[in-house]
Amino acid sequence: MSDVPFDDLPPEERLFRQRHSAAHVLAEAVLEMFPEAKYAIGPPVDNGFYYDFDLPRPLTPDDLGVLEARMRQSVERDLPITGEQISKDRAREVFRDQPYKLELIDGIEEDTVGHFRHGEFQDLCRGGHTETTGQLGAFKLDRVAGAYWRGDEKNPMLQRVYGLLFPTPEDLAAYEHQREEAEKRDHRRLGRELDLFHLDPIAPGSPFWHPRGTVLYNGLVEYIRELYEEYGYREVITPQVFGVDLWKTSGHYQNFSEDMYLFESGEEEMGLKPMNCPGHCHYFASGHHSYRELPLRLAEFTRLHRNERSGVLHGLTRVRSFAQDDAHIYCTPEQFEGEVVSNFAMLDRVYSELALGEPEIRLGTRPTKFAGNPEDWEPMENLLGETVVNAGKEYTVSPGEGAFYGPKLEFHFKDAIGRSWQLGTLQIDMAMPQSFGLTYIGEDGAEHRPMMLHRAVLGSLERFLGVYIEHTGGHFPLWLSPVQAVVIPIADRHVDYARTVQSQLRARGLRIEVDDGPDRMGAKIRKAQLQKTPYMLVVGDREAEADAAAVRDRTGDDLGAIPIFQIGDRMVDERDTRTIQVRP
RNA sequence: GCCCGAGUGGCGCAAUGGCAGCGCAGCCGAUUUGUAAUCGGAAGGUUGGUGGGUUCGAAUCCCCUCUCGGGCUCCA
Repeated sequence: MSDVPFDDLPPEERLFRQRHSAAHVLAEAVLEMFPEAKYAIGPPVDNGFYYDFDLPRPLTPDDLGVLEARMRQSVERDLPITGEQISKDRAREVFRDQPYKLELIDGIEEDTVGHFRHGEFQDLCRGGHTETTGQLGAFKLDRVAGAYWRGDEKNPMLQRVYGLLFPTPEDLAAYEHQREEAEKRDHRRLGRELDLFHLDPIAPGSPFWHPRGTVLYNGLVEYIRELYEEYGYREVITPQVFGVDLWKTSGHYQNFSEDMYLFESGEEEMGLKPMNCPGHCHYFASGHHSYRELPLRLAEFTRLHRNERSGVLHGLTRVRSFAQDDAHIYCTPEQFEGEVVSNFAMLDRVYSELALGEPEIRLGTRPTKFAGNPEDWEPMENLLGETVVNAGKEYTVSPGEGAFYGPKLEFHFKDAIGRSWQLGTLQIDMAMPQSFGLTYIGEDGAEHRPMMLHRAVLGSLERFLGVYIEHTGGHFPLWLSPVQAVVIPIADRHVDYARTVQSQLRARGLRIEVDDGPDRMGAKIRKAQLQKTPYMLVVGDREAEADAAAVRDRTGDDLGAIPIFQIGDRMVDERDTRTIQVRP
């Protein structure tokens, strides 16, 4: 369709077209295999393409091989791909046996629709294709999954066939290799290998944090606590179990009771708290507040429980039992914008200090079901957007994705295999101050309604650690490393000295272990390497003589023999400057 | 919750209707070692379920159920 020859197009455009055309060729193969198949939509994606089908039976891995072979035949024939605009009536005739296509045609505003074909195959399509089926590049059918028609769970579930497609076989192989490497950083795998946590069918979605993982967990909490000191937050602990009236007041009961752990206690309906905001609002409402106390920044790390639907659970990144670095800010209208800006800066700072890279920032706007007055939402949405832009960052708008009580910013980061997870969030509350009847006494002696912000920096500690473990590949910065150094005695006669080294360094507040097992030194080094321990302190006769240790770091560098007090100095310095993590 | 797939010692795997096996880890013993795996030995599972069925016989086939994996949907 384009006047520019395919080979002269920019590479991204070529790849986009190859992926799009491959989806057509896949649909062609599926229709050959199942003449009664109904086909839905088939767009290009990041690593290839997919196509959704309604088929008489589930596809098997063997089917994928057969389909792929048929696709290659179509490539071999090098058929021209042609397209034209046709009338909707004509399209309805062409696709008379294809209910999904007919539904798509009904949804198109224009008078005509795109119609593309190659060989016997035809599709409803707005275009963007290679010139022929011979130009597809290197592809491979990847997997089959379920997907609802039009992404709505009330609709039938279709079978989605995913394919990988890259310009050359080398690019495809490189992608597959990179994906295998990424799987080695999967937090579920590293959680086991590094003895950080495990998940058990006895408590689905509720991690058991092992001693080493708990060091990581607590390390992050302490880090955030230090920031709270600096930013003027006050930490509180509120109940785990509340009467449901609390959530009826906040509106959560009406919106989320399906996903709450609720139970009868005597005559009363009670529940495990799924979030902290209602508790904080209740606390605020329980006393009188002067404008002099504001902004009041309430923080809480206690445990939350949400009965997430079984199919959504995923390692640490989607759990039922978790804690957040959660906080709510109550302030005067005059203070409000300053609080938004300051919190945005705090989030930005933490991500930078943890070397997480730039998040994808999304602005969630007013949803279909919402609290408050519609006209109040827009200025608040604008405030959030301006805050991002003024900080020199970018955001995308997610229409209707705000919380029911207000618009929000979401900070998304990718895991090892490229799935995106929301960590931090900054939310404006248009509802709870009113629903809880919150007031403070202003300078004028009259009662006023405070404004309210919700925010979490790491988000859920569990999810954060899931993403962070993958981001670091388990090579944690020294300040978070569960074991900061392991002392390796060369022979049994050096164990006593190794313990001396351990206690000297422990006295500096460092986490030090001694490997006094029966292994040879080489095996102990290997073990420590596999555990990604930052430092290995080898001690033998020479070191014992010199009050020193031979230092090896986890990159394998031999730093030579260093006096113990110097090792302590260096490690304490590295810990306290929170040096950025070592790359895997 | 929905679709597809998978569950075998702590971990990674084998056994495809006919005696549940291997490697690593762990344990015991020997070895005392200079920067990524010392040698030997013994032990460990009624195969997710004190589920149901088919069969002379089930890890293997069927049903139920639970959990996990890949997606979809949802996410205060």
